[in-house]
Amino acid sequence: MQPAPAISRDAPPEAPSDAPSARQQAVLDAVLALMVEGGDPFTMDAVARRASCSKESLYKWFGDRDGLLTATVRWQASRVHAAREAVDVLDAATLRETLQDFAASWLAVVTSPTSVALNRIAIGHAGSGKSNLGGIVLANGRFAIGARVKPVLEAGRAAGLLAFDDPETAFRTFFGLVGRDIQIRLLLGDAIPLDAGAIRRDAARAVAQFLALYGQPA
Amino acid sequence: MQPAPAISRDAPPEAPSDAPSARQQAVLDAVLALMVEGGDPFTMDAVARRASCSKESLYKWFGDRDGLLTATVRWQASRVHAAREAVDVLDAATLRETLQDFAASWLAVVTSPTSVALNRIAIGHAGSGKSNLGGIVLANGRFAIGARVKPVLEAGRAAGLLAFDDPETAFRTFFGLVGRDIQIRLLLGDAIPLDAGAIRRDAARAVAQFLALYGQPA
DNA sequence: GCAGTACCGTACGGTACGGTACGCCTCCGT
DNA sequence: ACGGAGGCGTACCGTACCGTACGGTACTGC
Repeated sequence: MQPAPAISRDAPPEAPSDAPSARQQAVLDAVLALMVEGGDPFTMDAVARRASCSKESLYKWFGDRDGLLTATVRWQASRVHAAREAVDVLDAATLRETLQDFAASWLAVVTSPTSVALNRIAIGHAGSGKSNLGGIVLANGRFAIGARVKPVLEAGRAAGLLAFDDPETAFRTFFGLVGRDIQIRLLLGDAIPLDAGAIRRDAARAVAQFLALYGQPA
Repeated sequence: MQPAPAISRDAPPEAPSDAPSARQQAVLDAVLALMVEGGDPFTMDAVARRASCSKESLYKWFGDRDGLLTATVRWQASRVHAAREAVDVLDAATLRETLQDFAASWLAVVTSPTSVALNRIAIGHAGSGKSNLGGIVLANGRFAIGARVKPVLEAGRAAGLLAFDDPETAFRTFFGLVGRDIQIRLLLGDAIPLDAGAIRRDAARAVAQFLALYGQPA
């Protein structure tokens, strides 16, 4: 394993280049649909057929296969990013609720077939160097949610509701309590039944555990 | 995504068939070395060249490419499985130490280049059905460690040191506290510096947090 | 010595896939 | 009306790789 490039932390990359046109967005949606359906080795022919466009157009628009994959990852990321809500943590109930929202939405994303398929592709690519999809996925997934949660944690600390030294460390604990073994099991093909109710309960449990570890006794 | 097959829980598969001969073990070690070096798309030619054997022998011994991968996963698993130590949790210090050992060895395994490479291959395969490497990896990784830790947790509960309802749930929390975001970041190509000292500290922190959540006040 | 076996090295067939070229259609501006 | 641009469908090329076949070699039992 060659020394992997470090991932740009803290900074969600947010649309570094031109946004795709409507037609190209349709193509990218077709790519995502193909990925989710799985099974296929994800050939350019399949994309062209599915999107009803010619391969030549694919290569004109996205350069090559990696460009198409990169554009797809960015496209999916642009849709997942919710609006960055204002951080106004005043009391314990608001803090808990905010963290539960983050936990639940993160679980929903991570367990979605789209995320699983995309992460699988990115992980497969991470093995053989060239064009780090993995970096993009990390920046828009793990690090993006970290960048959004940490201000909340710091606001909670400022309000005397939480106690921790390093926001990063606190967030990583939060991340572990929320995700546990879910993502690796899904990536490896295990079928975990997880409906909206289970996600809500999991989020509540994770936040309760996190507050038990980092909460300040009023 | 087709309905993924459920993974056989609780039961570590432990050497379902004949053990490979010495020569075959050498081949499997060559496979692991190739995987760790990465970069290559992992061709059968490369394996034959690296192992100084003919492709014909590869096919005679392992059937096909998937058979070779499966044998490699099993081979690695057979080396990782430490002897199942006896469960004798009597006091809080022993419990803490035992859990820290599990956490540290798990972190060491998960962060090893071999594990990363193997998980990448298995995850890539999990996408396209056929021959679930993912199931084998899960059975020998996540579920094997779970099967080994849960008796410890139950012994701790029997000794009045821990309080929980479901051992599985408690273990999953433990798993999350130990692993956090490490595995997904490594799989996606992020370089996390993690030497033996950091692993020891991480293990101690995770166990301290776990005991804070599930420990009984003496 | 000699058949038999196991295996290495290599060459080969078949196929799948990335990437390119070309014909034709549709739409748009003038 | 008409020329051009953009784009779809398809045919095509080169290459990589899985799986097999074949020649050559070392070793074993008789």
